[in-house]
Formats: sequence, structure tokens, C-alpha cells
Amino acid sequence: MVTKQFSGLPEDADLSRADSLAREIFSDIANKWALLIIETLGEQTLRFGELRTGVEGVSHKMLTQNLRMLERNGLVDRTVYPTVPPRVEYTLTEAGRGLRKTVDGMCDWTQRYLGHIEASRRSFDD
Amino acid sequence: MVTKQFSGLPEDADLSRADSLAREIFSDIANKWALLIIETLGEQTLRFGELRTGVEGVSHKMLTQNLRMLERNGLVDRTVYPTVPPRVEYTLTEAGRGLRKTVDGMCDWTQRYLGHIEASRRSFDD
DNA sequence: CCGAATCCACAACGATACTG
DNA sequence: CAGTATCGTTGTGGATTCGG
Repeated sequence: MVTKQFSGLPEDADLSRADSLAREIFSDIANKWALLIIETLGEQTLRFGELRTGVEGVSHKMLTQNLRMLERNGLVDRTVYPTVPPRVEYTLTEAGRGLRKTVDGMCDWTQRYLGHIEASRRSFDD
Repeated sequence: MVTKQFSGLPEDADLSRADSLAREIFSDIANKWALLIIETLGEQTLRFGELRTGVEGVSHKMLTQNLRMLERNGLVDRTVYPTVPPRVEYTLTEAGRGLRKTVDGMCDWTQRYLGHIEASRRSFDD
């Protein structure tokens, strides 16, 4: 994705459509809250309120908004239990779990280079 | 990261400092343009203008802004050749190349689930 | 060619209130 | 408890300009 560079074909409408779709998806998921939600969900099944406290700092609005987006893209399953009070559970789909693996990679990376980054910041802020 | 849940220790100031730093870094890099820049740079060394056209749709301002941020965090090296007109080259550091691997993973994931996602979107938009 | 600063339109976001 | 809608504020990001 990102790249027509990999396509040798000069004129390919289908590829460019796939590219723009890929770009759209990328823009959807490459944001702080979406990735934090995915990481927090992990292998668990969580209720809305649990996610609310699990994803630290997220507002009610941002959480619903991102959950809708993730559901729309087929990354999370949303199950509503028509009880009273209502109970709504969220869990990662297979696609979601696939993405989660790469997000885990990002987290590992952050841990590994934490000191590195901290040092780089200090020398930059001279 | 993300999670004090993994720490058994109830009171650990250092861990929470590391956590908030990790969170800060995560917020920095978990954004569309930063990831696209990293992905576009790849193994190459590119000038500002080349990045400008390589990262499709990015504005002058966003590009400089994100490049500064990436430089500050030690993900890209910035080399200025004091010629006239000036020539500035950007390349990934070792840390940057490490992160790139996980971004590659995200791109692969996008490709694999493209059809999946497209279908999910259609059924969601009923 | 690259970078910084200014201006400003508009989207994102938080807070709040109301519904089932 | 979970979701939607509205409102007011903040802030993001594009266009433009100037300077090295």
C-alpha cells in the first residue's frame, strides 16, 4: 500500500481503488484511541464501562466513536444483551486480533527504545 | 505499556513515569502522517521535497512538523548540506527501522483483510 | 530548496443533558 | 448502563508569506 511504486503497470484503475481504500483504512486505524482500544481489548471481552476505565483518559464520546468505526471495519464484535440496565460487550474479531499482533509489536518497540528515545529528546531540547 | 495491570507492585513511581512516557511516545507515533513517513522512508534516504511527493497528500506544514517530532524522538536522522539552494536529507535511524518493521506489519495486515473490511463496511452501512 | 511564522476555517473534542 | 445529540471551546491543519 501507500505505494504505486510497487506496481509496474502504469494504468490500473483497480489497483488505485484498492490503494485509496487501503489509505482510508490506514487513516482510520492509525490513531491513538483506536490502537489503544485494540490493545486494551486484547483477548478479553469487555463491557463499555470496563473499556472506559481500561483505556485511560478516553472520553465517553471518543470511545463510542472509535468503537463504531472499529465495528464498521469488522475489527470488533459488538454484542447487546437486551437486559435492563443494558449490557454491551465488545471483543476483537479475527481481523482485530490480527491487527493486535502488530500493535503489540509497536508496544514492544516502545519498551525497547524507551531509554533511547528519552535520551534523544534531551539532546534535541538543548 | 498501556497497562499497570501487568505490574504486581501497587506503588511504583518509576513504573508510572515510564508508563506516561510510553504513552506520550505512543501518542506521538500513532498518527497517520508519522507512520506514512516512516513507511515511505523505508531503507532510502530522501530529501524533503521527495518525501513531500512520496507521502501523498501531506502538506508542507504537516511534513515538517512530523519530521521534527520524529527527529526529536530519534527515529529519523536529519542531515543538512549547507549548499545553495539548501539540501536536507532524511533517513531512518536504527530505532526508526525497528518501528518500520511493525508498520510494515500493519500494511501487510491491511492488504490481507482489505476485502474482509470492505464487506464488513457494506453490511454495516445498511 | 527548506523552514518558520502568521492567519483562519473547520474539525475534533469534552461537557452536558436526555432517551431506552 | 449504554447511546445519541447538542453546544461551546480548543486545537489541528491548509494556505500563504517571508527569510536563509
